[in-house]
Amino acid sequence: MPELPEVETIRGKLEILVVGKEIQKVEILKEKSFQGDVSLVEGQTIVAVKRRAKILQFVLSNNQYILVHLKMTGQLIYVDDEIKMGGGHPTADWINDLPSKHTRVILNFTDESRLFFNDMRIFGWLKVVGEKSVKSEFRNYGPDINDSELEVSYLQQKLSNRRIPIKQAMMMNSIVAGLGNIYMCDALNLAKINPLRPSSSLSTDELETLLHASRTVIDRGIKSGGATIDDYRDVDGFSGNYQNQILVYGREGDACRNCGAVIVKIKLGGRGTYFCESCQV
DNA sequence: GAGAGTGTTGTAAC
DNA sequence: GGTTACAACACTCT
Repeated sequence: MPELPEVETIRGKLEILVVGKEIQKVEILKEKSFQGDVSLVEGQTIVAVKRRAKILQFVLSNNQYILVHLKMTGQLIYVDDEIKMGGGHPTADWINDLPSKHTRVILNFTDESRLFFNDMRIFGWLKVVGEKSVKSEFRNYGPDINDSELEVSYLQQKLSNRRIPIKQAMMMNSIVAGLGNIYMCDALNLAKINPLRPSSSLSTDELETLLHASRTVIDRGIKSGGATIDDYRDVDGFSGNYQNQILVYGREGDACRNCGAVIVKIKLGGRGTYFCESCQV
């Protein structure tokens, strides 16, 4: 469930909570969820928390990285004594139930705080890699959608020979990284562009509009702390509230916020796709 | 109870 | 090379 805004929200919180902390022990409850050498991690201090696309990067004092992809159902939940005691936390009871049956990996810090990686569907992962492997991890990635250096001319060049629907093209990491299903549906509605339009059929103006709309919805998502649909949770168990301002995603049968027509749902490239047939042309 | 659906993405095949 | 279908998995909804 987490898309770029959710991952960025998590990154921001984690940066404050875990930078400077030493990882004492890594508990791996599910082998599949953790790749790489634990011994490269234990005893190391986290010096930074970065993000590229939807992947989090913990930079360690020995120049190794822990990469984290939450995929569909991953959560990173931070717990320390203050939180356990209630500490103004809204979901203290829930926090006390950790590790839950979906906890796959636990990072234990020397100050006794802990970071839980929960992942119901086990699609997500933690991966220990060196600096070179980080580069190769991203070798097939285009620029992040909110990268200010991304220009319309780039999109035009990448899309001019593509016939696949614009929605699918914009969701390909190799073209632009970070756009998932929810925000892509919303971006197309905001830009008033039909998701089925062949990529190559969009004019430069339309691409400009779409790029701007994509950044707008991503920004709104980040500002509101992400969208809480089903079980997305922030680092501290809080939820985001983008779902309250969502434009079309999940609103089949409801009125388009732009023109009032009924929002329809179709299946495109295997993904649920919501749009307004009236104003998205 | 069976079957479809879920916000991701890599891959294998056409 | 572009495009499509599906698998990885566990759970909820119809």
